[in-house]
Amino acid sequence: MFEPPTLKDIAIALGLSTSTVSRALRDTYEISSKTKKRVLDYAQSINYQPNPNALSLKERRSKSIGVVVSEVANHYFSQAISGIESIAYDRGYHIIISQTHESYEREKINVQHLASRSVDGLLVSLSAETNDISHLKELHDKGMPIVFFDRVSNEIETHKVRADNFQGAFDATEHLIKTGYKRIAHLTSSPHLSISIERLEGYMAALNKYNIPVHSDYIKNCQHGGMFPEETERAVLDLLQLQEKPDAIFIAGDRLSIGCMEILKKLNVKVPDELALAGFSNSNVLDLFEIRLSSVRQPAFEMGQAATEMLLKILESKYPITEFENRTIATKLFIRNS
Amino acid sequence: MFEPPTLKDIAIALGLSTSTVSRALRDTYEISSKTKKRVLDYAQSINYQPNPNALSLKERRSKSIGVVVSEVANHYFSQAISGIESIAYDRGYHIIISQTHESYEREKINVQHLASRSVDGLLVSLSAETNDISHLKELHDKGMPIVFFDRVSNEIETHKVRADNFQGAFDATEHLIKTGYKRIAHLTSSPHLSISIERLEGYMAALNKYNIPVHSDYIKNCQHGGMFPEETERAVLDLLQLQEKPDAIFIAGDRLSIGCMEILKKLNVKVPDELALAGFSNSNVLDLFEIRLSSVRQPAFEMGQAATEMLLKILESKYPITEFENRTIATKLFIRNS
DNA sequence: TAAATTTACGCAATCGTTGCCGAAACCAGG
DNA sequence: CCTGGTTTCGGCAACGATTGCGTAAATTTA
Repeated sequence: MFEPPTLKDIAIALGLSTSTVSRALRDTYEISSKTKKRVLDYAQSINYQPNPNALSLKERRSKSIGVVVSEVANHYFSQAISGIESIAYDRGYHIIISQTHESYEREKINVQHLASRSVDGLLVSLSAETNDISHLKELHDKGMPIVFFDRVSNEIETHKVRADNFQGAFDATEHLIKTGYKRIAHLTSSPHLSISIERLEGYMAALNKYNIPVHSDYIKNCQHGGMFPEETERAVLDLLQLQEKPDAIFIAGDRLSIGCMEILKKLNVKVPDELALAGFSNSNVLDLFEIRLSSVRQPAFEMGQAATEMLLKILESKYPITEFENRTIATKLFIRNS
Repeated sequence: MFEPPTLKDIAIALGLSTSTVSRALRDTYEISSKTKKRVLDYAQSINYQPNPNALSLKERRSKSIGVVVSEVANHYFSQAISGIESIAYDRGYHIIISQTHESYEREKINVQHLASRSVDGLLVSLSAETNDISHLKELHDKGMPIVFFDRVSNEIETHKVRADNFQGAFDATEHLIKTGYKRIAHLTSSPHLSISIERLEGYMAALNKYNIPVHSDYIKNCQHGGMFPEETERAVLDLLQLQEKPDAIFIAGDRLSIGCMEILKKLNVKVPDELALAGFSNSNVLDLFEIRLSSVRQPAFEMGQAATEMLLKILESKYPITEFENRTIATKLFIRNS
């Protein structure tokens, strides 16, 4: 088995006590420089690394943070995780990732699991199914630091990082309007998610600005955010079968955008002639697509970084935090209409 | 701060000793059923969870496994990680992910970091730059269990999981030949990677079968596996500027395939009329691409699962393993030529 | 040279858990 | 009532690292 060297090994080898070795390594003033050097040299030579479990036990913290996302294999989240990792790594933390697959039950279990793993804090983006966040509230009340990113909740007072969903949605919708479309539908995720609400507002604001009435039949929710293709298909078909068929769709999510394009391709619907599209997506291959999708891109990497910095600020603060930041990061519209 | 209940808390509350409580929870025979019930009920009521750090310290294992991949934001790896997670989670392990970004230095540092984090074992897919694996060998000799997946090394005797790269490459190349292409180039990653070697062999075997000579100018390596767009661009431009220009390229990697398509689009090269393509890719949106890429898809999820099962087999074996498995999983060719 | 002070290090407790040993408390048989 | 054997539980030590406290030895001071 793999048995890394311990303080005791060094102590025995050098004929010292573990306390002396510990203090030498931590550069305490009451150890002679000769002894320090001896210890340091030897520790280096055998590549001594303190046992993290022993440290965690003693310090009552694990130097690890739990990350809760819906799916790793999603462009937005894998980019956000990269951002999270970049900061965490530099600060000596490691991250434990768990996926909810948009399920409320999985989210509850994962959060519980992470807490029992004694992570020092959580970075959470809620699942599409999650409406009740008492599982998080309870943990937060017990003192577990939590920072929300992307899909946030207002029921817990803490740091939050979100994209400028309102503006992004507004920009995309306005772009469709300016290009000449009038009957603009909206395909979105679960209606209680913060991102859905904010994007819906942006969509409506754009319509209002140009005096286009909001048509409730034009707004389609997918409870699982497009996790299941049938869900998206149903919604798109519904839109296509409306009396007054929409001439464009603003899509509020990455998976939904992809799913929608797949269905339109299957149905052989001409984009943008029959139906124009604009949607949120963090895919980096949109330029290669046959269908030209104007996209709103979220600063995923930066959001991950920001959320991690905020969490570390809580974790390493000596006093309880009372002022919480609510950061909004700008999105960017990429126009790809042919 | 967040302070979960401990054995001592239960012991005090119930007027017992911590040892008794511990044994009651672990259902030892020498505790009376009355006491057991009392303890269990109380533990349940306060949602007692054993402290994982204390357990790790005692048991000398952390119930965590380290994963080394080049990039999370890569279809193949994010799918593989999903597979890894699905098994690890069920068996009570959590995973710590680190990215090499195809850098040898990063790989060394990350492996070191994971070892010092006292993971119980490692799942490794080598970086494109890695030629010397002494950092892994050293660790492995000290007793750290390692399982390779995807990009394996023969210098360490352990379990290995790989896709059937030879057959996949053969199939893709043969498909190009059968479609009528004769001057088939090969764009691949770093030449010392196992996947590059095996795919090159498959490519050459297909050419041989149809008596097409292997043209060394047609084989282009990208040392960083397409991490940098310029690298791929250089290679593709070189191919296009050959006297006897190839009429098709077999591409041995996901990022390379994407990168190649981006360049061809930029150069306005018509696919497949001017140049046909076939390549390895695990993207799930290839059907939406303008360029029809016949693709070899690797069973990423299954490979992640298999590798994790093998690692757990080592971790939970009571005796040292002497027989190692070398599993090869079939790839699948998706034909997309128009 | 004796006393005071500084230097340099060791002892032991701590974090939460479990293994091992010992010790009560109980019962049955003689 | 005594002996021997269970049953049931508590105490101690250990995992590896840190740290307050204590104390020899070395040094300085008077």
